[in-house]
Amino acid sequence: MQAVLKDSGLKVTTQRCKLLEFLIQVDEQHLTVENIYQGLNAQGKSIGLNTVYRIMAHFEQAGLVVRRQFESENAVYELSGKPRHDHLICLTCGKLIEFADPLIDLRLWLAAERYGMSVDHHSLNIYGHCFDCKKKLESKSGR
Amino acid sequence: MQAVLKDSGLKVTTQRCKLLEFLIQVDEQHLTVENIYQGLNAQGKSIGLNTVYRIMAHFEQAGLVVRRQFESENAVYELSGKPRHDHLICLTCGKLIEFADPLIDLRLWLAAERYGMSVDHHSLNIYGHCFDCKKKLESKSGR
DNA sequence: GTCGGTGCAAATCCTTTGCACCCTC
DNA sequence: GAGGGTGCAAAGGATTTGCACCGAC
Repeated sequence: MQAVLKDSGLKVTTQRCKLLEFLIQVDEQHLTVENIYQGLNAQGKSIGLNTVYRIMAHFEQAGLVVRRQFESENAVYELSGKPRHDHLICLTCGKLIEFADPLIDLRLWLAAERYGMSVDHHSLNIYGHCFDCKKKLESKSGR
Repeated sequence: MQAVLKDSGLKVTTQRCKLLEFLIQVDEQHLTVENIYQGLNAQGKSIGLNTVYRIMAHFEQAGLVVRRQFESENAVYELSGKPRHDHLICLTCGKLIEFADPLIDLRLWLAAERYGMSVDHHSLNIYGHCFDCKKKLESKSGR
């Protein structure tokens, strides 16, 4: 744990260890700062909310986590190192599906190149309705 | 002007007319609420900031404008009706380029379909460095 | 011992809301 | 004249910052 932090060029502190441990332990995509804060405190690991904000900012800079922001929702973080992926989001129930399409990635590259741009990263989110919600919507309105 | 509002099912008021006129007049992509507020007041058209927020929310619901949110920046609006497009954003100078790639759109559709999802809309933003900024970066570090 | 990290509280920023008044239909 | 629209000021929520203290190196 400490080694990970050190290797990332981060100072080792109790809070950072706990936080990182927590991220690995819950291994969930898309945790909000509030989630992390609540989660840690629920486990009796007391930590300040602003500290979570600061640590996550550091972690992001160090490349340990990735920060995402969907439409007008709060920022979420996830451990980096998982393969790159994009998101499908259900507008009704909020379900979140991850997918990856190499062909899309390639086209992005080409599009950027066409305008003389290099690609650092991208964000691609598709909003729609999932199978279950579509069915529910239909049965409600379709009578 | 009034006709447009009426057709969109919106009540016609002086503020809404002025605001819509302004949007058409500056015809710029990606205006923040603050931009609009400042712009209108600079033209002597007094309007409340919260009114701009409320009107833009109505305009969005009515489909007159599209709301976008880039990374952790403030929300921006643009008149809808322009062809669908995605964005290339320079991380250095903030330059914004629009592009469209039908093949990408198609792949998005397919990806959604694979998971049983319908597509309502999507947001695709590519972050990188534009030609000019790349050159500047290289000349700075490359010595 | 120094310097960065942490906690608390207060501040900030964007956005929304409550309420009295005004205007459109 | 009724009901939604507007302005002001105040509330709200997420995130950041100031400052004194603490801990890591």
